[in-house]
Amino acid sequence: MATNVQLLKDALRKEGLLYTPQRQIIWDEICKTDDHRDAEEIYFKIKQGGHKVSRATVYRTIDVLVKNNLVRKLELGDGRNRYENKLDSSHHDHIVCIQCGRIDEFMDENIEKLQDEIAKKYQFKIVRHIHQLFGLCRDCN
Amino acid sequence: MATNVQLLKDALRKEGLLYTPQRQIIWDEICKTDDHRDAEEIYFKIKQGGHKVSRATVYRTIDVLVKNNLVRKLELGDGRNRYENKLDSSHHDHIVCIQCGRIDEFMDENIEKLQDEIAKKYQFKIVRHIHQLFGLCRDCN
DNA sequence: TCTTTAATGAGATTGAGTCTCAAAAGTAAT
DNA sequence: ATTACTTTTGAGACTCAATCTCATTAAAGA
Repeated sequence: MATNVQLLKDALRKEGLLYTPQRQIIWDEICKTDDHRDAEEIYFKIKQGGHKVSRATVYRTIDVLVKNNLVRKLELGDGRNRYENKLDSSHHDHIVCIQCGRIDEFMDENIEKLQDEIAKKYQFKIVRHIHQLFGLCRDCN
Repeated sequence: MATNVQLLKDALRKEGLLYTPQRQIIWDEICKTDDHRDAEEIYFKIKQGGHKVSRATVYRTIDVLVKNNLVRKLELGDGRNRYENKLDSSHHDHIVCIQCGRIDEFMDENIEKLQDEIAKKYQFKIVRHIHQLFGLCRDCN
């Protein structure tokens, strides 16, 4: 947890923002699990934990964390963004069960390379990508 | 255009729905361009064209068209869904400029194959996927 | 034509996310 | 420490895409 404090402090300093209890509480909550939770879930978990942090602060802080690469925003196209901490997970994409909501992670070096080639071909400078497979997991199929 | 009428009629019959003037107007509007437009844009274009179709009907009809594979829903993660007709376009994914909003289409057979392999590895039965590259296009870079 | 069923439209509602602004907390200089 | 200044926070208003409701209208079948 000590490093979590430092990572947050560094990010905030880089942004010219202050280190505050609320921001630490939010970052801690996000680090607690490796789930893919939306902002409301994170907000309510913090509330449940007995802390008083406003919804606005949760959203604002998550934006800072995303911007500084501590958190990854997941857009599954269902109208709400989900977030995962990037503490010890390397780059990966997601494979989602449309039945039970289960989210697995995958990574394929070859696909990454092919993406780079496409970017070159279209003369785009890629800054991020979304790659999600939707279907039925083994249990639901 | 004659085939557009038939395609719609077939889809509606398959769903047990009635063929109505409003549904034809909406489908026609979507077929007019190869753009990636959101529901509001489509709704207003129809209004501009002098037709009276309600917003609710536009949304409802688009859902039917998507479900029946006449229209593809594009989720770019910016809070509104976009739609493109699938009349004469084969499968493709999208490469999006985060500066000017330009959307190009790409398709890579190898990536598709690798996706299938991932699905097999994770024992998922894939029904759809999202693959989007975001970055700066040549003009914006 | 009459009856029944489905579709439409206007506007209310939802829900995630953003914005506002007064109050609170932090920072720096004296 | 006190003051002066800046940033953050929180409560709730607001936005905007999308959905829902339900009375009215249109279509299909007998």
